[in-house]
Amino acid sequence: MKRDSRLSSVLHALLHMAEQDGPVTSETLAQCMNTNPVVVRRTMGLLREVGIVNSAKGHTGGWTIAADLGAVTLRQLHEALGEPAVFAIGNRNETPECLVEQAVNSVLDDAFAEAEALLLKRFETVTLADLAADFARRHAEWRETRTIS
Amino acid sequence: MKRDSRLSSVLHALLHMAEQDGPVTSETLAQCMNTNPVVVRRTMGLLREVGIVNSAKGHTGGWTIAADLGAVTLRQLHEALGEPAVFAIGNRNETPECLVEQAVNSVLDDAFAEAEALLLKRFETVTLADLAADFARRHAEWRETRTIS
DNA sequence: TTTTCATGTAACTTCAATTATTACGATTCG
DNA sequence: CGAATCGTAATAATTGAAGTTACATGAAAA
Repeated sequence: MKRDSRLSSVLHALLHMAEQDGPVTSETLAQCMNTNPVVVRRTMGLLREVGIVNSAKGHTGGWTIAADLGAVTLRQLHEALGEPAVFAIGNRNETPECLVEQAVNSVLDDAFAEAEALLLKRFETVTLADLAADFARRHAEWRETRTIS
Repeated sequence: MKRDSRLSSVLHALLHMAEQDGPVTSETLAQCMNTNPVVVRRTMGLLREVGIVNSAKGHTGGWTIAADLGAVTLRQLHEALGEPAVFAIGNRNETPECLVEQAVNSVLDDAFAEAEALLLKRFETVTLADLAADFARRHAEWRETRTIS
């Protein structure tokens, strides 16, 4: 199974946008993420639908952040992307007749639901502002290393 | 992404085997799981490597459980299957140069690691015996419903 | 107003991973 | 011996994300 990396992608894109004054084009974002402008538009379009970003056409067009960085959580982004399946492991048959399989599904579903709940709860506590701060810290550290050597 | 359903499969198979006296053939297990005997052999072979099941060739051959039901946890089965990736969501690039992406990966990795730890911990607490008991309860309930109606 | 740059989107292809299938060899019991 | 069964390699089908192509639409600049 190929893993869904859109959450990782949009976070990368949003933080780069946060560092820019004006709008950023799909082309620029695509280059910075080693991907394709159309993929960028498709994914960012989902964020636009919930008001996290804006897009403008034509000259001086591109993508801009439309919300407060501190108000956007990873959970919201996950939801904006359509709440894709979190797990790569699952039941063979979701609605089995077989009582044995029902028992198996029930136990596995419970365990997965619990883990997913924890993940989403964690996602709720992290905002874009937190990530931007984390990046700033890493950037400062990196500059220090450069100065020393 | 296609989800890995082998854990669900082997649990189904093991519980059916637990209900049988003699060995069960790959053909029988395959029918009961709507799959192919070769897939059964491939998957059950991984469990044999860690001593959870035995296999015998020739007439009267097939698969038997080699361990105490109460001593086999979901976690052991997960490990026997090679600890497949738990999540269908992941980072675009695991070892990025970009500091922005490093910050993003770090946060996501932490969240996923925490959720995976919870899942595996939960897997440790469930044994085949627990599942067999759960099935027995469902079976009794089902019989009761039949009697009433 | 015409040109150029950008998004919007449909349609299609590629890619990666699981699962299924085919084929044949090896072993064991009747 | 011969039928039943596992063992396994090689290959195909399937599935869903990601990438690509193509063209329409809209906005700013020249």
